[in-house]
Amino acid sequence: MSIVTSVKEKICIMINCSLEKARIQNELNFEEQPNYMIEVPREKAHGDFAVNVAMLLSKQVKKAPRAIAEIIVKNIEDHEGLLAKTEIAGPGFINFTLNNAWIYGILPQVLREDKAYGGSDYGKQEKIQLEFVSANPTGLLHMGNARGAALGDTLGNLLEAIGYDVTREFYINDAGNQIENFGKSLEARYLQQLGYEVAFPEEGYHGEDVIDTVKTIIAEVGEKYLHIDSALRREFLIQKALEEKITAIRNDLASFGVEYDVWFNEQSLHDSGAISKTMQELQEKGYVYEKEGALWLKAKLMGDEKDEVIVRANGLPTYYAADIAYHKNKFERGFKKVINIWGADHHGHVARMKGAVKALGYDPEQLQIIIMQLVRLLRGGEIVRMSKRSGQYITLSELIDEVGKDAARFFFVMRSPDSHLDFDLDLAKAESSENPVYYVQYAHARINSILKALGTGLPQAQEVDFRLLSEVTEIELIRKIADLPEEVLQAAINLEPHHLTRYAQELASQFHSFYNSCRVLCDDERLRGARLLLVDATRITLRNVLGLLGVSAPERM
RNA sequence: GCGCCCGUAGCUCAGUGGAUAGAGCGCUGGCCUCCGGAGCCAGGUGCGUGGGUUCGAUUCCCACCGGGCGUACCA
Repeated sequence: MSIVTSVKEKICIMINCSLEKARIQNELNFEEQPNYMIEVPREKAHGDFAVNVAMLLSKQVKKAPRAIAEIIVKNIEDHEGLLAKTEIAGPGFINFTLNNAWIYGILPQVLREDKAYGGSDYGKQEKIQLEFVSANPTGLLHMGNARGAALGDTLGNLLEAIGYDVTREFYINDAGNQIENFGKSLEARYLQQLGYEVAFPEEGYHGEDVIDTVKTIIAEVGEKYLHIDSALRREFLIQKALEEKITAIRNDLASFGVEYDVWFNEQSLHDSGAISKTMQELQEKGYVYEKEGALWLKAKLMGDEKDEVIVRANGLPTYYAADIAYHKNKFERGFKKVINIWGADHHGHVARMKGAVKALGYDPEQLQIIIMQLVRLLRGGEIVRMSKRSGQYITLSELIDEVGKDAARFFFVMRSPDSHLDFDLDLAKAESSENPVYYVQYAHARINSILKALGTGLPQAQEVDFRLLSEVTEIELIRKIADLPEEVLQAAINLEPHHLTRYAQELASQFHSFYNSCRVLCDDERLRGARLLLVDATRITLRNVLGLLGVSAPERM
């Protein structure tokens, strides 16, 4: 357990005891203890921890909050000598100021846990499946996919850090209408490249990359597929093109630091009969009816706005049907939690997916879907126009070439998924202080530089008197370091990785302040030892945060 | 029309049922004969509008205004 959490628990016990005592002595009359909060106040003047229990009791007890607070404070028994000061303030807060002693236990813990610092065993190795990106294999990865990749991978790191067994998964939509369409586009380009004038399909994939793909294929097989049945020709072209596209996607993601445990083919659900089996199950449960030649799922029963087609009049299952079978497959593999990250353009799919999960007999709460808003690219203050249909878009690999993996990942995670993301290419590229990722990395490089300048090794924690660290910037840096486990836990369970980038910036900032006000390599040997270990603990904390973000922690820049 | 997301400082965005709402960028002025100045310190009339719930609302609820995205036998 983190030290901050254990201190909060101690305060909680003291308050609970005090409340019980007051009740027995008939000083406070209440039926049930309110669900109060122990929080770290924004204002330093309000102490280390603040409690709002008196305000919450006011109604039950029929006393003014401040009067209640006084009774609680009077009855507090501080056996451990934890408290330096207790104050009643504002509308009825009880503010606790602690003796600094507890803070000094933090650094040895960080140094001891090292790479594990920040993590916990909250998840008890429960299996979580995390599906993200799952881009159509008919093109390259665009900015939306890139945001999903950074978010998903960071979230995976966070969940692993708090003790979950995470499976990262990419669902390849290698079946259905769009693949048909892809085939038509490939065929048209193939024939065009070989000198035939054929019309390009209206709804086809216009991107340059399709032409490149076809050129590669021609280089290999030439005109072999010119005089052949169109269906066979398309089948061949699709297979070759998918291989190439999927490899490209996989490589791009790898160079973005994202590795998957499972690449799951939609086609396999068709081939294995999983889709028809799932449709049959839904039918047997009475959730399916026929209308106008198609099969419909009674999604309205499950809370969706309207019913949905699962098998078309032409007999082919819809994407929705395949996705239902896929999710059934996920739960059958034993995942207790299933998380999907989708772009905002898929949000209409959320209710019906949850509905389908419910229809299959699973708890829809087990499926969590993160909807992320769209990305806008800015260059020179102007919006960069993109359109997938026309093939005019910036790909992930181009982005990595332009701004680098570190900046790209940091920027994508910096904003809440709910928020539209304006990605400023110029800022992400800037190798200067205005770029937040450099600011954080600089702190890490600076620390390594100090440790290198030292020449000798670091002292042992048990040889050092941490109480010598009494400057304001030292105490605040230690407090910030101490916050990591709670930050990681909250970011992970709330599925909000963006808290991590903020924390990284705050930690770096706190370090820089400390650095400017305290000389680490000072003449006083004992003080130097304590400061060196503070700096080393900062290094560990920074490195671990950057690691969770998938951003490198350079030793020099 | 209906549904989801968003509206907070000049800009990009955090945040919270509570005590004086924050960060980065930009702008202005200061700071090492010393461990990396890619740094530090200082400078702020801002929660879209109107109701409601509450001891207390920027936060929760309702209506409205503005922006984005959905609303296919596409995915």
